[in-house]
Amino acid sequence: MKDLAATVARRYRTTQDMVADGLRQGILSGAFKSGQPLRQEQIAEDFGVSKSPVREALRQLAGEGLVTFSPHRGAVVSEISYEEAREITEIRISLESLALRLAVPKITEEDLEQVEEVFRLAGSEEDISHYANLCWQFHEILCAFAGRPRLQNMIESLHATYDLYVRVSSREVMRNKVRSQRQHRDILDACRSKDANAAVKALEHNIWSAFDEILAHMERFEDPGEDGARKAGYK
Amino acid sequence: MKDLAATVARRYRTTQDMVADGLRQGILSGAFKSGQPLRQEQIAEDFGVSKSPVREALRQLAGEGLVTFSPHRGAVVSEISYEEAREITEIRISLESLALRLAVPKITEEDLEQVEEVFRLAGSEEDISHYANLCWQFHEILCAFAGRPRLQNMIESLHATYDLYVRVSSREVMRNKVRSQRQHRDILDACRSKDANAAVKALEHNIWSAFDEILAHMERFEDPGEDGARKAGYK
DNA sequence: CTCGCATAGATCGAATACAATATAAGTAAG
DNA sequence: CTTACTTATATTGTATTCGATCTATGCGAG
Repeated sequence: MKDLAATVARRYRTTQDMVADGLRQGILSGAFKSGQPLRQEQIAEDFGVSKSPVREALRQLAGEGLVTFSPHRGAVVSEISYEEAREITEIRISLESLALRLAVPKITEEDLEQVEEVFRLAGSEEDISHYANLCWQFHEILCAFAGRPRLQNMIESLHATYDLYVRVSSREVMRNKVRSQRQHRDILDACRSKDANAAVKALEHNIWSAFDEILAHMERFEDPGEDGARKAGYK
Repeated sequence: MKDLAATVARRYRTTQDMVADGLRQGILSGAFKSGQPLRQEQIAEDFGVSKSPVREALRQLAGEGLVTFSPHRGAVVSEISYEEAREITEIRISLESLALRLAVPKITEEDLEQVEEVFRLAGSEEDISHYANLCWQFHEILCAFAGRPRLQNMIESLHATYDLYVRVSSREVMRNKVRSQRQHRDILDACRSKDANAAVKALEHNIWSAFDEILAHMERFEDPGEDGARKAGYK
């Protein structure tokens, strides 16, 4: 009996890591909605642990930008406004461009084949969330070839925060699948011909397109120019 | 009597914020050296608090990259290897360039005057750490004009981590003060003439120079090519 | 003499208990 | 009827206690 509990615990080196991973998954999967308060006691009970590791897990997620702390009011799933989504897009482009520039000279044909495989899988994937995952893997793998762990972390962290939005516009993602795939094709081709400038240009196009899709989705529900800005923004 | 204690506490909204700020200052000022273990109980005693807020403060600093956690081994002040310093430099350039590009079109003459003031102060500053501070303020203020809070945070966080290194090479910083100031002059001039490309180019030069100074300092103590890499790097 | 193992001390991590703060409901005055 | 204040409750934040893991010292076998 105790062994079973120990086994589950053993899969993570500490309890807080387990809780952090669980919460991260919950947030990114949409089980917790944006702006939703995360009650420490409730979470502790759900995971069958005490509040201490929960609090520290939340702190960790706060560092990743997924949740936001307010003194004596606890943590809520981060909400991002239009301005923040744009800002994250700008930063992502900047960092992924850097990664791609560093990666292109190093990249080998085997490396590219690995990305091509993901590209092919994405091409024949019809499920929305699976496709989004493969899209992200495409970027992730490419960035990894840069061999810059800290940069990689930052990009992944930004992507995770960004995903809080992407999820709501998954329909748009599928609608624009053809365009998205063509852009990825452009990136791959540029990488293969070792043309870093072209690759970065294609990447910028790709990421901005994704943002435009989200924007289109948002505008369907609220006008960012008017009270939507107040609504989408916080404070 | 109780009011006094309350007043001290009141300056911070929560205890962990106070501890986090205190530790951050301690780390950046060099009171805690790189690689030094941060004993929770000792810190708690020093601050006159319990371990709980200390642990959460450390978690927060971990999110900022200033300390590193290892399961059941606690937190140590982050060490950065040559590779990481270079990586941070690359990322800083990328992000500060983005900020500068966004700032240039918005920047007003009054804004520039504000930076000029810092520039002048730096010119007549002889104290090493004060000069380093003013240098950083120069960059910080310029980036702020971009009006991108998240970007600003990331840049500040990177700078803080970077400072763990810059400190050791402050002599080099002073030695190259003339060059540094000239580069800052270039940046300012480019901003004034609204030439974003030139400003970014000057900025890149400036940040890479700073890295070269550190590199020169490091090479005086260890050869990064040989066992120094093993020594400086980890894992 | 070296290597491996066992045991003890120190330190971290988690659970529990307690105090401080914010939110909301309810009441009384204007 | 509205508004301001009081009070009750829920929730966070901090302290304390307990248990688990790591590190170092010492002992014995090879």
